Amino acid sequence: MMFDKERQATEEKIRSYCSQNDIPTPDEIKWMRIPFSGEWGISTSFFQAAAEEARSGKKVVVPERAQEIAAAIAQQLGTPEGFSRVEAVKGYVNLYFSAGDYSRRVIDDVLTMGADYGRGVDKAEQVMVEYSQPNTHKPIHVGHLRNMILGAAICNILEWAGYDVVRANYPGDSGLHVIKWIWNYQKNHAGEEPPEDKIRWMGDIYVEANRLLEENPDLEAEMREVFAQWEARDPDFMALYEKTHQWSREGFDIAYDALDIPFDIFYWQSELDQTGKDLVADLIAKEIAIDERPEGAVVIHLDEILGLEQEKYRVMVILRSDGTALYSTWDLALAPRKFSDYPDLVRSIYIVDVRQSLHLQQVYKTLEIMGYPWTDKLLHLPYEIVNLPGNVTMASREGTVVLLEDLLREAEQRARELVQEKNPELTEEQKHSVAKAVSLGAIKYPMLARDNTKIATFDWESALDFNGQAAPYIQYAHVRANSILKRMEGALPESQLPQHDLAPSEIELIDMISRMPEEIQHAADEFKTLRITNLAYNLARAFNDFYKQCPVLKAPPEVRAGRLRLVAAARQAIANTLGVLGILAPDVM
RNA sequence: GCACCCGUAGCUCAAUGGAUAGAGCGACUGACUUCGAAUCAGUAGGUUCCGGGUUCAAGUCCUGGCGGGUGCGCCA
Repeated sequence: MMFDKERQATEEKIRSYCSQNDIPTPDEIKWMRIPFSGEWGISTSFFQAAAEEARSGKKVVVPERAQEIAAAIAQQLGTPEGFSRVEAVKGYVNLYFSAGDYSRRVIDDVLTMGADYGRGVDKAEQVMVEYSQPNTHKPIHVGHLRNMILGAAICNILEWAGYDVVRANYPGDSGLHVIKWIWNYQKNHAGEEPPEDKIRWMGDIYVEANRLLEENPDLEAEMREVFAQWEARDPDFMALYEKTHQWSREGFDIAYDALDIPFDIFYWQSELDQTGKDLVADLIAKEIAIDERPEGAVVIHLDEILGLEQEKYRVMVILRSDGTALYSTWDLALAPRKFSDYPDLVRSIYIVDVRQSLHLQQVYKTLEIMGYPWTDKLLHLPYEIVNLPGNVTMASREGTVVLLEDLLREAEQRARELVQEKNPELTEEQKHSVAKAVSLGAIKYPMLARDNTKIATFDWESALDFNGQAAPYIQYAHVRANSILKRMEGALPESQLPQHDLAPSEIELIDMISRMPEEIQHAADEFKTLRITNLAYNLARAFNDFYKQCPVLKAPPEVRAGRLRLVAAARQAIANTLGVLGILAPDVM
């Protein structure tokens, strides 16, 4: 936070006044921003001190006493260096920054740091974030969007906050869904090559496989036999597996490329098959797991091992009765792998659907029982699912999905029509890139602008609605700021103290700009993208208000210079904030 | 049965335990010879699901209900 020095000096004065006057002082003086003012500053309250006095037997009415203390302290503080005035209101002491100094400091800071404004100091700590666990042989659909977009944004936030971030992908390229797909392909589509619309075609084969199995349960045994081909690494099977695997990877690339989602490392589930089985053998040897084969599976009775009376972790199956691996086998193997690849991780974050909470708790607990030293660094960051209207869950098995490419195409087309309508004189090239930036932003923003614990509903109407609290609104503010700077003749004026009384809308805008660094840190601490989407929107709104209220280019020269710098700072802050969210800030639209 | 999540304006959602609970959408009324109207200003809309408790202070924490969702031995 800015004004650290001044704040600390003030804290010292408060402490010494309190101890001299026998007023209880808290361990930590809590500062907040002053609400409801056209000015800005910080405040702290004295309710705790007053309450403590009341508890110790003094006859005081807490709110009144708090105000009394606040008034005395305000009196004592006078007007400290860096502040314009001090007041005591309703138990709070409010310290108002001197507007000129403050605004100059904020604006200079932004313009000096440029594209790095908002970044925290290097924490020299490494964290891994695992996100986007796409399954091969299934289509990527809108239900997967939240995970990808959330994961990428969390990574950005952590990176901006000063962490060294490892972005990990964990694709599911083994398991029953793969077997089902290949079984159906061999049986009903042998030799077929994918058409142009590869993703949809692969999805259809998967849906068909599930339908056939449902219609005729006798086929189950036949399908399971394909599992044996996988277990035996049968050459013909493996060749087909490789080929179809490649088709899926091409689909992933298209999606990641379109959404601009980056990764540092891919942990393929199939590569964990053997280590997973070895680990299971080890668990059996250590008598943590019970081998109930061939009648049953290999299981761990977690509650029993932990001596819990009430059921909590329940029973985890770690190997099927036929000896094949399942998700818990691979997940158990993956966690140690991450720490052997990156021994310095201070945190290993899993961005995974809330419905897998129990499963992940079981995995973490099992690893803890095994005695790994890093299990306290494992963190499941759950998020709620994206449903279709009527609370219908998207399931690729049933084909109740909106394919990602359909959404991207529709959104871009709609954005394209809007650009054409709003700004027909742009070049084709520009229209194309604007439509892309706007449509992607419109898709990403709502995914990040709601709490992870809240279920999202996908419907076409709101997905294609670019009005209101949405990315295009923020992008438009950036365009307006850019437009002013484009018309500015000559270079940006030098830093100066404001030569005029700042208007309320200027103050509000500077305030919003100044919040970016602390919001990044908070967002990183809480893993909340919502903080950044709120900031981005509030920044844009403050800018739009300023834009309306305050002429820049036509303002008198001394005012104009300061406002031009403010516009430049606002443009930078908006662009950086959108950047953290993975949303582009176009210059025109 | 056990566990987790949600409940705030007509709808979708905000609000580090702090001062007056805020936005968007929808509805209604206004503003483009003015730096770009994908904008702005205004009006209407609230027992923060209900009951207890903790606290100087509760939408926020604890507890008991109610309503909705999810998970719970071989899908991932």
